[in-house]
Amino acid sequence: MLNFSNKLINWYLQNKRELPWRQINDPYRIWLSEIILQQTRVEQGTPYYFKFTEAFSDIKALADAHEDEVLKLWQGLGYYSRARNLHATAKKVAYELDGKFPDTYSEIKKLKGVGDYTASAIASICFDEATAVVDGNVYRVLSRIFGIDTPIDSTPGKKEFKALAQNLIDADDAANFNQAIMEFGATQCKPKNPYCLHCPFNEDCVAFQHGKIDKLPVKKGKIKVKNRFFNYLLFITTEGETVLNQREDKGIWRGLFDFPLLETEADLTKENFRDSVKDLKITGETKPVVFAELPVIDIILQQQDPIIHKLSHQKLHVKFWVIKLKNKSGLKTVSFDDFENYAVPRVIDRFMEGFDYKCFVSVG
DNA sequence: AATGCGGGGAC
DNA sequence: GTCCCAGCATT
Repeated sequence: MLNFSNKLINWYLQNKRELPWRQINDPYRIWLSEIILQQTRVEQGTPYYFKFTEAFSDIKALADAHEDEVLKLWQGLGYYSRARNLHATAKKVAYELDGKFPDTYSEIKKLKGVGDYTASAIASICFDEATAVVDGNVYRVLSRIFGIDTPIDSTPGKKEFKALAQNLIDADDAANFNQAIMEFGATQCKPKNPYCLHCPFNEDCVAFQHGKIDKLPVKKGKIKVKNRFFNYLLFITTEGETVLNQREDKGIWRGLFDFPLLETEADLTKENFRDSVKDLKITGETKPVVFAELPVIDIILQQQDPIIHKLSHQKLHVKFWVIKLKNKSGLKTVSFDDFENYAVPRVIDRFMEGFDYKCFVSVG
């Protein structure tokens, strides 16, 4: 197509949103914004960009933070390995690369948490290197305009779209081209109800001319969602303490804190709770403590129906069981007053917002 | 080549 | 309910 790049950049200059990371090319801030925006909408990520830039004014400040502090700031944004990789890369740049952010695509791509997309974005925006970005927006825009039905979640598809984007990019204005094609996909060539009638490319757009806008891009993979049943044990001691563990093993929420967890094959009822939980080991000061040996005063199920918490691949059925204890009896406890300092999954954070432990602390 | 990894918003 | 978001790492 004649002048694809010119038309696209022209559209961008007239229609772009003003975003906090536009009009700057500080690699620290561009990198930070790109990590935050991986699989994340601008509206969702923007508050986190402000939180991080206010907490850490440069990459050394981020490097010097504790990982738990980084995770706490990241709380609620999801895909928490991004936060751990962000911190690891900050330390790498600050202390192994002498504080100098890598300035070429190939060097940037070696950083933890940085793949083809992010390396291309930073290299073009910060260092004018003409490497084309390919994100979800680019797949959609190019598949529609050029009528490409190669599945975007296949190896041939990834290669084909990357090559096409690289062929189209304006080498003299790579930063604007890359941001333009993404902005165009985000606000004009949207997944649903794109603005085709006043699109600058509608005369050339293969998908529009053939009525196939809703057929492109093509994706072959279908995700199947697994149901899981979580029973959180919300211990409450007479001293106003509870038990909180940091999740370390593989799986969701690595690095975050949560309550002792009894996972079951199906929804757990009050009648079956005691028997199911009796052998569960709870983190102790020195060694794990078996639930059956705890001085339980009372068990209160907070709500009859489980809270439904949806992840991309999992549907969690979450119940919170409040368990009053006469004393801490060897358990590794933390004070409820310190709870806000721990990074916890969204479902726990949301539950605790409407929960007052003081209502359950025994008096007298 | 497949799979796992969060959470939220649009429809 | 479904789909997708300025993707990446691991197997």
